[in-house]
Amino acid sequence: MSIPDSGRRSVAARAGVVDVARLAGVAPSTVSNVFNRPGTVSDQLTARVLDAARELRFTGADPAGRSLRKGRTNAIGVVLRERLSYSFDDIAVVRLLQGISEAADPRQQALVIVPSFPEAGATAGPSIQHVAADGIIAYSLVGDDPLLEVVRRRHVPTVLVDSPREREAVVAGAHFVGIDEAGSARSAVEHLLALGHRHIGILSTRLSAQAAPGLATAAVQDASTASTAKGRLAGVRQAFADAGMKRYELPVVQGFISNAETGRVGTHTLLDAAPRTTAVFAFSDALALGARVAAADRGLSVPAELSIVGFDDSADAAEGLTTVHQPLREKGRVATERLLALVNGPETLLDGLEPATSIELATALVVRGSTAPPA
Amino acid sequence: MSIPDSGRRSVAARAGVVDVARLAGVAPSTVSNVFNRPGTVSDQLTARVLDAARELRFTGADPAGRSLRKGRTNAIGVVLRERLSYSFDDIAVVRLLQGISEAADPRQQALVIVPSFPEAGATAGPSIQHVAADGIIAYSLVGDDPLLEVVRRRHVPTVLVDSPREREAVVAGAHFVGIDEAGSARSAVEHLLALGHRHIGILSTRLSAQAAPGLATAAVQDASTASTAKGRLAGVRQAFADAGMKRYELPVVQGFISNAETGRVGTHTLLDAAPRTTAVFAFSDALALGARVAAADRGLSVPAELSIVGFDDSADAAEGLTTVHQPLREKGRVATERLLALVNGPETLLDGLEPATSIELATALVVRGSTAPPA
DNA sequence: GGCGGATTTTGCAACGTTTTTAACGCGCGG
DNA sequence: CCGCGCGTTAAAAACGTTGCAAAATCCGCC
Repeated sequence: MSIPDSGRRSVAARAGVVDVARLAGVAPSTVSNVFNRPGTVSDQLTARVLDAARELRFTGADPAGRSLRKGRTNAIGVVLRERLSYSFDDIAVVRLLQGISEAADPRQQALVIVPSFPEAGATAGPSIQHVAADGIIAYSLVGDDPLLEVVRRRHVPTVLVDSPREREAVVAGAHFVGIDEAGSARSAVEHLLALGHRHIGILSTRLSAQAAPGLATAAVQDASTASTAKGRLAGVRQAFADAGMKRYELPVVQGFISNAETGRVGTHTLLDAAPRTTAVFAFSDALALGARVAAADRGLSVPAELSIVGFDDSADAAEGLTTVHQPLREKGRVATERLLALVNGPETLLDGLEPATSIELATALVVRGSTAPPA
Repeated sequence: MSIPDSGRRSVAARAGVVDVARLAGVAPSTVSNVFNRPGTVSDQLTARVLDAARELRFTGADPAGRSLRKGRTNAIGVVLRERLSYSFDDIAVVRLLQGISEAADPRQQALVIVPSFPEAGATAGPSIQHVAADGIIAYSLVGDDPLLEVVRRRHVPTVLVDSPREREAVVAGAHFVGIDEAGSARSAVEHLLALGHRHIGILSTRLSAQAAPGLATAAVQDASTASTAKGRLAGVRQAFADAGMKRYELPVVQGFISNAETGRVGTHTLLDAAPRTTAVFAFSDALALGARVAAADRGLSVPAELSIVGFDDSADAAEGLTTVHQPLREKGRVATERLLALVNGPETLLDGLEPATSIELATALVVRGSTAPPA
């Protein structure tokens, strides 16, 4: 004769279907029907239920109970690599989110953006594991990112964007959306080589989960686990190789946050380390913008004394910038559509037997005013 | 003797605590303890449970069941006024989100961004009502926005950002974070008046939920329900009144999406309607940027022939722009902190008895190069 | 008046978890 | 030798909802 449970918020407990049902003198399932299947319940009873609901200030089923019962959340999780406050600074991330919402909006799917702490490996897990979502879109997780393992563990339909394809198998049944990193980087470098540049520096994004920012030795470059940077570096080397410059030692600086400041600092590091550099290839427009600022710092005119190539073609940043256009927004849209198909489709197998699909979107080099033959 | 329920995903059902418990030969509660309260279970049993969990690929409690039981979601909902894909285009929204995540990240709170369709009133409800969140931050909802009513109905801790203070009472116990709209707008107009401008046009954001974009008659201006625009217009009129220009008929153009294109088009509308205009006061930097473009379209030099004042002081957009600085990021942070305090605090009363708090952040006019005395 | 069929309503069970309380085994002091 | 307390584990009771099948009701009609 005791009330066993009381560890929860007890003040003014919210009314539920059963409370409404009791007040209206009907069965709980009837209340449920009134709210979820208009038409199935007679008008008279509907009115009575609605009255009771109003009185108790009940306006719809509790999300927790509902999703427990239905096995559906109507939300898709988005996992980003850096902490959220940094991520929103990255125009590319914002464009992607825009694409994601373009597809999620009309289907009334909410977006759950999950915080992640690249620094605090172990702690990162919980939030992504406890978050309610029907599927997950993971953006640009490097191959050895512990987060990838956590995502994998959720055993939920997953689409990887800009992530290591080799590891697809690891994330059981995960699907992939991205671009031809190597190919697009190659075209950019070919452009620079064609102009006559022979000393090209790279302003890269993160190379691996544990790497430190700054100049990256050849060893670090080779150990790259970030498909984006890794693929692009491969493309760059390919271009050099094709041009007969097999043993060119590529100066690479990596920065973690894709913004102008990181690009500025990185460019200085780069130019200090490799003073003969005449062209910089940045792996994002934001970084390229920083390179422009660094050039100004040093009194170098662009493109006469320093050529700059960006990546992304993100509208506002890309003014006058030679860059590699990639469909960021579309990438988000496609990924989301794929994910929703996965979530809704009857063919959703959670045991990893489903063949992973891989979608590759087109890129294009856009030559504007920031590149010219070297002085 | 029948299996009544089978309407759910049945393929390869995921293992739960009970399955693990059965395999390990322990009680479900023990499994729960192993995962949630390290230390309470003996090492021997812990190992056995962990083995069983690994075998069944169980990696943690199902979020739905967990939040049903705990009454906690560890997610905070964010409701925006426009559809998501537009919202991400708005630098001010992104800044706000950045601030929100600054506060949410460290507490491992996920962000649930809820889609809303301003156009399709009724349809908007469901997603916000079904989304799992412990509290809600609503940004810049106009006073007559049906969404506000839906938010109210959730009976969940709520913080309103940049929303109609008069309606606070409506959202039971909702709290408020914003700026002194009237005061800051007044200071901007006083600046223009001091420079000698007498014909000032306004490039406003949305005035009410149903309003149509374009030139707003005095009646429409008066009927404004958007606290932001309404407050600022009041401030503008106040400035005119203080300058003894009591009966100045204010030309106002409203645009819904805060971006350069909207600003450009709006400025043309404004200048067509009021050709004597010598200064434009835009309610966002993005709009102001568009005004600049429009000026260029018409061959008007800024600031010599047209002065422009923006609002927000959003870094990249605001280069050389005279604008009203407001702490967007901090606004998000403060709102989130307030919300989390509300959610966690023991004083959380859901019946609206709690006194609503109202936090007002400081703004400042920043004079740069886009304003000058009229020609 | 009763009966088949169509329409409404209800009862039941289960979704997966966690918390509280009780039970159990065991060593130790009285 | 008994009882008490301590440290672990088990049992049971919710959390709030919805789908299904069965039951109840209604209707027209023979």
